[in-house]
Formats: sequence, structure tokens, C-alpha cells
Amino acid sequence: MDQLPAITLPGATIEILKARCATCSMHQLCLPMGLDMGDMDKLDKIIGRRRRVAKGDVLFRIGDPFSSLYAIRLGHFKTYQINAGGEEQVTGFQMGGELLGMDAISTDKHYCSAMALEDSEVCEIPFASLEQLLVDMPTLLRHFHRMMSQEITREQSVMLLLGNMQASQRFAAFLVNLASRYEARGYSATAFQLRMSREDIGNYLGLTIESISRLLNKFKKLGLLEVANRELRVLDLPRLKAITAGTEPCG
Amino acid sequence: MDQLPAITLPGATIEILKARCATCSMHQLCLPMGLDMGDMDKLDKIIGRRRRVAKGDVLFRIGDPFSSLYAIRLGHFKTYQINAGGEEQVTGFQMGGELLGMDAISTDKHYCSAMALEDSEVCEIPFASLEQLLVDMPTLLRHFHRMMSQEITREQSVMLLLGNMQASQRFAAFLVNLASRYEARGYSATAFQLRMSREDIGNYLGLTIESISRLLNKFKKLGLLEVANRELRVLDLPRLKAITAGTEPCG
DNA sequence: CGTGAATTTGACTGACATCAACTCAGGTGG
DNA sequence: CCACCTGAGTTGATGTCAGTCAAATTCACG
Repeated sequence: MDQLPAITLPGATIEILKARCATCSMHQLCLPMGLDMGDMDKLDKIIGRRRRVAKGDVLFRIGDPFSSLYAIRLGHFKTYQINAGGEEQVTGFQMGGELLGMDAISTDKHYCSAMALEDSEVCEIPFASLEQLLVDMPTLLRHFHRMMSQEITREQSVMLLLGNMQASQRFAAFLVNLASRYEARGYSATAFQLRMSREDIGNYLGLTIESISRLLNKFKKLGLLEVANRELRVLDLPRLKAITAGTEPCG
Repeated sequence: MDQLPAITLPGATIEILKARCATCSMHQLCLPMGLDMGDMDKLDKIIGRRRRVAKGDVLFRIGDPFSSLYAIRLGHFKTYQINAGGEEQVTGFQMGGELLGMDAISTDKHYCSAMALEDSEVCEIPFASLEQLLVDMPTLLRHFHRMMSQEITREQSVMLLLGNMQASQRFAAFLVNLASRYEARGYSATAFQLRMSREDIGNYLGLTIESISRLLNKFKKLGLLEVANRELRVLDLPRLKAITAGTEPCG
């Protein structure tokens, strides 16, 4: 389940890149190492303006024509599909530095919807321009392929989770994943806010809100975490990891 | 669940491409329209030799260093992950014309294993060479991105399946998907062989072999299909689709 | 402070898993 | 050629994890 941290550069380099990228300081497309200053300028040119997305607003919807990818600058999103019965299935939660919309490339239509879980900000990246740019920038090309591939592996992990994990394993895996992503971004791995509702979490994990509520309580009783509404503090990350792995029986 | 047919060219064009591509007549990388003859030659050059993979043999294993993608020329594969407890989770079944190994690009290590379900044949495509080639061939670049994106959407469909479908819906979806893929390849959509064991099917769908067996029987009794061992004949595809969608209650 | 939505808690239910016995197909060797 | 063997698949009885339903409680926001 552990997702590789999207950002693996030494802090100093990140700062440099941040400073360089005029419109969009955070997103991953700025991160491949070895971009020279000329390359950076080119990248800056194609990145569209920043766009604010208010909490609850939909950035794109299933079936919308595809024209751009979106790099999350700030905030959190959920992506979800709608099944034939009209019910949602949450397919992922995305945060700053992650890229939205890659599923739309194959058919030129968005295959899922993306909704902001809080007031957020994205950079629009017109895909046609990006693809032209990739031709001139092998480093960026490489990086882009890695990002698409990473989305594939992320989804495989979720398949593993949904396919053969118990409820408590799923929930532990979810928490461990969040922790590692926040850590990779320089935030605390052990204290963070759940940006999504219990309903979204349950939906994502193939469980009901009631189950999520019970699991939170169980983990609290086991001394694994503290919760107050959406404020969460992880007290025993190693044990959570053990539960994810199935090593720890988890009462 | 419906996966877009990987091949959408008019038959005549496919035939032309087949004729041109010396080492590998079938795989999708040959399919982007608009490749001129020079491009085709270049593509031919980087495609490694065909490689036979006997039934039960593993093409690559989790953790293997990544160097090549594999285009399936002939036969069927399953891809699977191993969880912490050592159990398998089947993440997909692949057939002729599909590409294996795209998940490995992000970390330079294979993230799943691939096993031949029958005697098969693949073309090895060294990724470094391919990436160089992509720079000179925008059409191929586009196509490659579409293929990666398609893998993302495929996995999203599986997440939907595992996340909020009942057992009978899952199984119906599985059959409908197979039918559409065979149809796209010019085979019968209603009569085909299950190349994978009940165990693999169950594992893929998050169910047990016993459940698969019971579902086969149930569908047989409902007049939806005929089964004899692995030989399968679909009698009522529309109704199977309705069950997938959740429209049909499915006794 | 009040209202509706979100969350929690408890009792009950059901879908699918588990366990176990059995059948069948296909391959092997005498 | 057939008896045997092995692994795959089927069928039935029972168990259980998480879902469903319902009510209580807390939270968010005007």
C-alpha cells in the first residue's frame, strides 16, 4: 500500500525549483532534476493560470472532454466514478504535488470526476502543449512516464487492499498511506487532519461509515491513535503497519 | 467494466501494419495510424526478438529490475501481486495485443509478477530504446500515453468492481469484459475458453473458488450461459450486462 | 441557540467464507 | 487398455465479518 513519496529531492533543490517556477511552485512537473533554466522557462510558459476550486466544487466530471491535466498546488481532492446505479465509488484522494486527469488521455474524455475536499488551488496544464514539450525535454518525458506509472501502481495497491484485506487492515493501510504522504511533503506523519468525510473513507475502502466509525473507536481503544472529529494523531505507526501487513492479529 | 477495445483500426490498416512489422505483427505499438514506412523500420529495429513463454512460466517477477516492456503476441497472462502474508492478488488477465510491465516504469522495478496461463509468445521492447524513439515519433508518443492511460482506467474499473459490486455482478462484469475483448480481436464474443483457473478468477474478483463455482451454476440455471470445464458459451449477453449494471436483480 | 447533517452506538441480518466430503478430468505407468 | 492417482472443480452444512436498520448523540453553521 505504501505509495512512494512523489517528491524525493533534497530540500534545497526543491526550494530552488520553487523559486524558479513562477506560476506553480509545487507540482511535480517542476521536479525532475536536471532541468536547465531554459527548460524551466519553457515549462513555465505552457502552465496555465492557477485556478481556485472551492470546497465541494467539481474540477472535472466524468465524460467531460479532456484538454488539460491539473497539478494540485494546494488543498485536497477526491476522484470518483459513478456506477450504473448512480452510486459513487471513490477511487482516490489527492493532495498537493499530485496530478489529476491522467485517466482521460486514453479516450479524450474524463473517466472519473474530481471534487475539492477543501478550498484548493490547481495549475492547469494543457495536455497538447505538454506533449509537444515532452519531445524537447527527455528528462521531463521520463518524469511524466514515471508519474503515469506511479498511478498504475497506486491503483494496483488499492486492488490488493479491496481484494484480500480485512476491514481493519484496509483502514490501517489507509492511515499508513496518508501518514507517509504527509511525511514526504514535510508535514507531520503522526498528526494530521482527515480532509475527507467518514463516508468518503468508507466508500474508498469498500466499507460503510458505521464500520469506519467502529474501526476508529477500536484503534483508539488499542492505543493506536487519538481522534477528535477529523483531527487525528497516530500513536503507534509501527503497529498500524503491522496490522496492514496482517502480521498483527488486531483483536 | 467495459474495456475499450485496444484495437480500433479498420481491418485493412491492421493487415498492412501486420505485413510491415517484421518481428511482431500483433502488438499495439504497431498500431498508431500515420506511421510512415521509415517510422515502421525504426520501430522494428528496437523490438527485441520474440520470446516464448511456456504455460506456468513467469515472464517477470515482483522486484525484478525493469528494462523492457512486453507486448503479448500470442497467448494469455495473469499479473499478480504478493501481499505481506505471501498470498497472491491477481490484478489482471492480459491477452494478445496487450502490453505488460508499465507499472515498473515508476521505480525501475517490477511491481507485479506476470505468469503465462498457456504457452505464449511475447515481444520484448527495451524501454530505453522505446523512449528515445518516442521523441522522434509524436504519433507513437501519443499512442503510448493512451495505452498507459488505458491501464489506469482499466484498474479504476476493477476498483469499482471490488469496491461496490455484489458477487454476481462482479462475475457478470468479468464475463462481459472477456466477451468484449475477444470480440475486439475478431473472435467470438459468445463462445470462448476460460484460460484461467477458477482460483485465479476468484482471486481476481475478491471471491472464493466455491463462490465462482456456485455462480457458474446459478448463471447456467438462469439460462445465461453454458459451461463445460473451461469451455464457455454465453447465451444471454444483454442480461449479463444488465446484471453487471445492477439493473437485473439476479434471483 | 436551534436545526439539520454527520457521526456514533447497538441489535440483528445476510452474503459470502470456511470447512469438509465428494466428483470428475486428464495424465501416467503397468 | 485400464486402474490408479492427482489436482481441479462441485456441492452442502455451518460460521462469521461486515452490512443494514434504527435510535441516540454530537457537530457545524446560520
